[in-house]
Order: sequence, then C-alpha cells, then structure tokens
Amino acid sequence: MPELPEVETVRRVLCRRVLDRRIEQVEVLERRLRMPVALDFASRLEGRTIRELRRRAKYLIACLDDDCVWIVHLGMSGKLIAVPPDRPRERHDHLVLRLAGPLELRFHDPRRFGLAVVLAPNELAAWPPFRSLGPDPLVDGLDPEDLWHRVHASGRSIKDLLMDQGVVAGLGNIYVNEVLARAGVRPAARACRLPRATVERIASEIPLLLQEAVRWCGTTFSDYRDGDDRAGEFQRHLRVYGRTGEPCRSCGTAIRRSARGNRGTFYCPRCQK
DNA sequence: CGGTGGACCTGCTGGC
DNA sequence: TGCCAGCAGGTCCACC
Repeated sequence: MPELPEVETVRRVLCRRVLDRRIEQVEVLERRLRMPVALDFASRLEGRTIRELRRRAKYLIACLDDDCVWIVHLGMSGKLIAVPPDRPRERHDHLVLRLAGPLELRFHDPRRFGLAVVLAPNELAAWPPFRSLGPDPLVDGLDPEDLWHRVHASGRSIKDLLMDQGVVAGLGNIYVNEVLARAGVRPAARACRLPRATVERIASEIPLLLQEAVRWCGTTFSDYRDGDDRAGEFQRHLRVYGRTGEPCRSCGTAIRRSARGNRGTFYCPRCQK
C-alpha cells in the first residue's frame, strides 16, 4: 500500500498533530507484526515526547526527547492516525499511544506486514533494514550517474530493478509502473540494454512524479489513509496503474496488464518501448 | 554474488 | 447464499 508519497503525506499530517506532545500511555494490543513488537516497547515510549518526525524511504522515524527513535513501517495495509480517544476502536488496531492533548495515535494494520521498533541512537545506522537502503529520491536526491551504473550492470528487468529498495529507496509497485509510463519504457525491458539518455530520463522523472503525488496527498486504492484518516487523490492522475483496458492518456491505446510476474504490471503498448 | 519464487497475513471480489 | 480461487500498494529468506 503505502509507498514514499503516502508515507510522506502521513508524516506531514502527523507533524501538525503530534509534535511536542508527551506520550502518556502506550497500549500494545497485538505484538505479532513483521517483527514482534518488543516487550519493552511501551515502557520505552511512555513519558517521552516526539520532537521531530522524519522519513526515510517508506519508514517513518519519530525522534524522541531521549534521542531514541521510534520507527514505523506501514507494510501493505498499515495506517498511523491521530484521532480523538472516544472514537471507537477497530479490529486490527494494534498499538495505541495516548498523547497529552486531544488526540491519540493508533497503528492499525490488518495484514500485519507493518513494523514498529524503538532504537537507541547508536543502533540506528546498523539497523538491518536501513543498512541496505539506496538513496531516497526526495531526501538524498538521485544521482543519474549512480543510477546509470546500477542499471547498466543489471541483467534484470528495469521494473524489478526499480522495485529494489537498494537501488532507489521508496518506490513500490504503483510508482514504478507510473515512472516507466512517463519515461516511455516497457517494464519488461532489460535494464542493461537501456540507452543512457533513457536512464537519465527515468532518473529525472522519479522525483517529479513523487513530488506530484505528495501534492495530491498520495494514492488511495483501498486501504491507504493519511494521518487524519483521509484518502489521497493521486489515483485520479495515474497514467497506467490499475487502468487495464482504459485508454492511454496520450495516445488512446488500451492499457495492458502483463500476464506474467507476481505483481500487477501496467503499460501502454504504443507509448512504452 | 545476483536473481527468483515463495512465505508471511487478512480481506475483498468475482466466478461458479 | 456459500465456497473457493485469486489478488492486493512490501519485505525477507531459502535456494539456484
């Protein structure tokens, strides 16, 4: 579900809701997430204050006043929302953080592919999910030269390569499909066979697409909601993702969904070579 | 080492 | 109406 623009949207909304609020009480209702929620999770957050909210790729990073960080990943179906405490709890609300002030934070995740961990400052750099992350296109920027080297050396399809978080951190299935549509490249094209100019085009389209999606508050297909539990709007602007059989926005040809591959792959057979 | 395929979960949809 | 197969935006690990 949530890729970089969705996580960035959650971050921006929650900045307005939770910064400088003390965490009064933490309830852990379900520990079985992608990694089990640690036994001391609640005690490490209670009494702390969230001073800053950052993002790296699809990870949200809440910086606490004791210099520890609380890291959240939303997986496929996760939501992190700030709501009034009297709003009824729902099935799959796994973590509830009561904050000073009028709101509480709820982590909700039906499929439990999400993640919530607290790390000490010295653990952050060595934390395995972070060690292998490539550049975040909005935080670090994308160097076309670096991307060219990775692309040129790879025997995989360009779609698989861009889905690899070690190559570009933050893209997922929706935005990889969309980037390739904008760059005019077939998802199944072998990465190493793409001309340099095409790779440069991909490198420049990635941050433009992500920024545009952030301006529309992300893409909501079914589950995704921002920090106020509101849907995004970018699904109305997608060029190929989920548009099988619908006309290409530039040439009118029916969008195709490729049969092979484990994830949905969408492209315009005329505009993407 | 690079690359692939399946596993991890629940919920929803469409076909029969 | 009920059941079952297939599919979903992510990541990790075993295996070739």
